[in-house]
Amino acid sequence: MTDTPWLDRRQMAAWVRFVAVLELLPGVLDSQLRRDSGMTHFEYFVMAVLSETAGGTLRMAELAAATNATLSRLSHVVQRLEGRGFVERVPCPENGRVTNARLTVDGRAKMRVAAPGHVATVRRHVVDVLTPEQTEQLAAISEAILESIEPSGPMAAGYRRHDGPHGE
Amino acid sequence: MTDTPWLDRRQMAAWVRFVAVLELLPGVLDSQLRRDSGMTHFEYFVMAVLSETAGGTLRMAELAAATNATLSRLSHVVQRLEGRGFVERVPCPENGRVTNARLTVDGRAKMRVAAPGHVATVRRHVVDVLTPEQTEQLAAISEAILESIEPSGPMAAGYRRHDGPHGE
DNA sequence: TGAATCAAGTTGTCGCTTCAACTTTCGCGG
DNA sequence: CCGCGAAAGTTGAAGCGACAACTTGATTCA
Repeated sequence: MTDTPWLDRRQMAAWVRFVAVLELLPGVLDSQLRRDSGMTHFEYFVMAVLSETAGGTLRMAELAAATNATLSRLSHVVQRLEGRGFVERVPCPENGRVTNARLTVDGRAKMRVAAPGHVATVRRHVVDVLTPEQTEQLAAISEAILESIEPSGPMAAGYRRHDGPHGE
Repeated sequence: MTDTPWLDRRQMAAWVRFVAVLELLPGVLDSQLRRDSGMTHFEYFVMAVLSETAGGTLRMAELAAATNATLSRLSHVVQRLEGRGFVERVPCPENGRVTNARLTVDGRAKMRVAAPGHVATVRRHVVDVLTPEQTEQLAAISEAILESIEPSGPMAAGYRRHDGPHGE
């Protein structure tokens, strides 16, 4: 740690290109969704996660873990989504300190309309420009990076290998 | 485009993991630099690009292209960096509408202090968790993604094949 | 030469994220 | 049971980036 070797030429080249992706890709996703559906990619992702759960409901903490967000960020976002009628917040009756976020009918409809354009964007800029092998490689690379991040990340792990603390 | 196929299971898995990286990694980079050096990753990157040019000087538009930023964003950032004494803005005498950004002595010193910790972070979370082959793969994947983005991106390409900074 | 056009930057505003502080609720040991 | 600490959320302030409007200087061309 006290003496970290510099990056060699190949490592540096890869890193610089990767940083460019980190910088540009989120903006591309946001632009498309904002333009076509009036929402950010993060908002879309939050609603997408909800839409895949039974009942379209998830506790805030679990939703935060699933979307890689802090509870604070999620709280603000859900507040905005609630204002637009796409999500509603329901205090859990059994446990006084948990809040359930639930996708509304309007929210589900919104997702049906927004999804095709978003998927097309993901295809155009990522999936379709990679070979099947590269897609596998990207998954493995992402996994390796996440493994080094998440234990100390904004959310302690424990979600990824979901043994289902919340029932299916 | 009117009928885009959904992502299959493997594509979806890869995308979800990659989105997590997109969401978490920038925060990790920012946190370390903010904590140890009081600057953001983007500020660091701007100064790093400057430090690698002869004279530590670059026109705003070129600096924007090299850092994948809009001119607007760069303008704000350089303004802040100037306020802290790390960069100075020098109007170009030959061309009245260009502004040159130059790294100051303080800025260079700042980079010398900040670099090791940043490199260590990049290693810990990216370079050192990948095999050499994966590093090459990441470079190729990034390149493919960028190629699909940059032509229509915030900055038209044309920088990457740099014929020399002050070429005209 | 002079109007139109484009390029290079800057600036102000707004929205989103972060950070820190705070509230409320649950669980646990004494 | 009582008190204390951790868990779950919420909130307000501050900072950064996106966007649009604007200024100013260079080009073009009729």
